[in-house]
Amino acid sequence: MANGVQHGGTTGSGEKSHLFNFTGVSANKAGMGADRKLVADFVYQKSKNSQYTQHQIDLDAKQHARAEAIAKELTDFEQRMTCTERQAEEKRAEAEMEELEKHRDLSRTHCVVDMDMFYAAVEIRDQPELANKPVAVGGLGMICTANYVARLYGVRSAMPGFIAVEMVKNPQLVGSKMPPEELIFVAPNFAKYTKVAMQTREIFREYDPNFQAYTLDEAYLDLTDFLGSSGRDAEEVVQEMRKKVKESTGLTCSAGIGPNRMVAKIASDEKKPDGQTRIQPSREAVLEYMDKLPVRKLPGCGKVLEHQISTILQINTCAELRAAVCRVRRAFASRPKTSAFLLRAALGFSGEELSEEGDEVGAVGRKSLSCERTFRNEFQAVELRQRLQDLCRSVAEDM
DNA sequence: GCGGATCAC
DNA sequence: TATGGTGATCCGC
Repeated sequence: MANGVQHGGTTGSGEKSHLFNFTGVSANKAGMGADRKLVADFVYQKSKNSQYTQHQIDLDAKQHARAEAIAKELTDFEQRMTCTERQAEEKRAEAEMEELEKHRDLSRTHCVVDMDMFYAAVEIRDQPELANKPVAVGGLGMICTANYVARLYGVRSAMPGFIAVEMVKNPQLVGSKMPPEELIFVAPNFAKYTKVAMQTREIFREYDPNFQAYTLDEAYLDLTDFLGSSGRDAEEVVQEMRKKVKESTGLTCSAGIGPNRMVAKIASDEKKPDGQTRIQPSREAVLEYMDKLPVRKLPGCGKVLEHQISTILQINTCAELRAAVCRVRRAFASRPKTSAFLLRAALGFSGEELSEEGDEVGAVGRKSLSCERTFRNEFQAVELRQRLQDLCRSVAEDM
């Protein structure tokens, strides 16, 4: 898969890891951290015989074949194109970008606040003796959050816990300079995290009564009105808000400030933990910021789309995306939503600029409600029927 | 219109 | 021994 191709190193046995990319890196400032390639290979070696990984490999092969097919189609098409056709397409692409540009709105100030390693931070706040130890919230099956110490060993969210245990026990295997340790697991306590989230939301409400809580640890604020009526500076206001969050909960958070939600969201990740980044509300500042970003940073561009963009178009950054608008439209001609999303994003638009008032995500309301559990292979009919009943009851209660 | 795939947290 | 749960959207069929 894309990540395997780009990041996967060779292993002792000569096999390449194809699937995992537990990178993320800001925790490695002191040079103590694990090597991302070694981590990817370690995880792959530990899990390559599991059903989960075998399934991923299947998906991977299909996905890869599809990308190759699209790439070939595009190449063929471009070879058949006449000069006139090419020029006509260039014109249409240019017109589309100009049309988009008309909707650029730099008048609003959005802010995305993201709690730092939220679940782990809450647990360590309540058990300070864990502060300097590698801590993971979750279990042997799956890790929800790891603290920064654990991250130096290569431990990440969404990593199987039993593999994380081994990495912390044998840091040298993943290139980490940390001493061998025992990974400490804390079971998640969602009721507690919900309470803490309520405290943070009380503060967010002071700055935007209509803010949107995306998850327990992430919120979207529109600070425009607050800044307008108070006459204060965005950076200073967000500093204050983060300080209040710290005072109220004892926890740090990071924030991004920008002219739309997408830019603010991406920026919120820049100075993690306990930092904030503002993208100035000018076309130049926004484009300059977007240009340097790998497409993978765009919310909505995951592993698969990144891989397609890179194999079909040989494009990795938003600058390249913006420079190749015409080819992007051609490559994704059969997927107009994807094409539009990519072009908008490359220009630094969120998408909310184009939607009508009241047409926003939160205004629609929930569309589905579900409850699921993963079954163990050993489950028999009786056990499965019991599980089914539990699930049904749970959904009914929620409804 | 449905279900699988993808994506985010 | 062993890879989660919830909700949304897009797209192929």
